Amino acid sequence: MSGLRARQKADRHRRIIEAAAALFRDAGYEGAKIETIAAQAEVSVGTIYNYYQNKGDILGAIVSMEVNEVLNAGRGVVANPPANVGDALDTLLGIYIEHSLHYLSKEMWRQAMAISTQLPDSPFGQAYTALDSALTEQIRALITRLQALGLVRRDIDGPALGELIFNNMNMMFIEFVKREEARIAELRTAIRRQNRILVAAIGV
Amino acid sequence: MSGLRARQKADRHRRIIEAAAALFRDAGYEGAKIETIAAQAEVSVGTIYNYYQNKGDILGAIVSMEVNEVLNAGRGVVANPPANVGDALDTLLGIYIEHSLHYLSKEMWRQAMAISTQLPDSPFGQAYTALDSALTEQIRALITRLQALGLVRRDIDGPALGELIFNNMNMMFIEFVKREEARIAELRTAIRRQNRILVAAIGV
DNA sequence: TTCTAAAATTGAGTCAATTCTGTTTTTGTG
DNA sequence: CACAAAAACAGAATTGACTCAATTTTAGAA
Repeated sequence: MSGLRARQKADRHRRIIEAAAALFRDAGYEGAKIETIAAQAEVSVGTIYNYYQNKGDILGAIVSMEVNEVLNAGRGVVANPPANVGDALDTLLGIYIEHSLHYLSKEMWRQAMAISTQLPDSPFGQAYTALDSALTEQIRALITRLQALGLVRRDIDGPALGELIFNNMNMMFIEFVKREEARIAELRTAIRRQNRILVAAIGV
Repeated sequence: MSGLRARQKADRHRRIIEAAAALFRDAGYEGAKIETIAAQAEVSVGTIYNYYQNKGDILGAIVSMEVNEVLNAGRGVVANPPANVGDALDTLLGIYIEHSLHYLSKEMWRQAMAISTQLPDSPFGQAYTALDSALTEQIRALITRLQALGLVRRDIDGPALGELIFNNMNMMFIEFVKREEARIAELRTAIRRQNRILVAAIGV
């Protein structure tokens, strides 16, 4: 069943994503016209809508790649965390934050976040929620790991704590991408300061 | 200077907001056409754009009213908080959450949040950020109050804690409005569970 | 009251996302 | 190698937010 049709399909998907990614970077999300993406990818406008439900879903495909990379990078930290609760958290969240602007500009993040709240039931909306859940799970996994290592009290409510830490980081990140002049270093400092309160509370 | 012109202006503002609020409720934000809002308000499309920069700003005006009411209601709690850290927090956040769907449907919240991240520099984008800040400040004020009452340790980093609590609640609220079937009672329970960790850490 | 400049209103026109319908390409079968 | 059905494509048509040049209304001076 991997006939001509399937190959052409995969190829067109790739061409559309590549054209869109380039244009989003150059012209911004709003500035990138579907017509232009279509021309660049050498397909028609109608075809793009055959592959993606709407403009947001194209961006969504790009965002998903980015976040999956971050999740992968995070696995290493969970497997081998620094032997100190504060550093462990800082390292994991640091990976999320430092990677974040690798492929995606702040404007692209803003658009992606906006679409995911605007259309939570669209393919991308659901995917984005799933990605958030995966990040939350990874933070929870780190906490479980730290508990196993005897660095975090056993009687701490791990799931609730993981969600709390993720939610705070995520909200800080949203505010960060909303302000074009905001710097990553300051974002990390602010989150560290907030987490210090938690670290003090959960350490053995 | 409160001549005819000023009165007509105020009256048109009111008519536009009323027409929009009704339509947003009935047809949803996306479903409400500017043309229809204009007809209902008995002004032309152009006039609406003379009063508001874009469709989002009309929704913004409605959201601002709602949040300002919530801020007012919160003042009472800050002035006279329950004599127990957990209850004090729960009461204040409870007011925010319980009021939230008074005038605004979940869809309207989703749109408002989306617009505020999409266009952070538009009038509404800036207003929304200011409202978030005001809520954060109010939570911080509660913490300061509880510290003054000797219910919260003096050496706790109040500003960071207030932001942490607000960010977590806000993110939980965002997830809540994204799921049409989510219930307020469950949202509050989940937030209480998260805050329990903090309450344990900051109580005297 | 009459007139003029400033302020506000109007609605037809523009622009870009999305939809729709007819056409072309691919596939599998006889 | 035909051929019919299914899948995918193309691009013109639609839709709805937003703009703008022309017109109308108001304020205040003479």
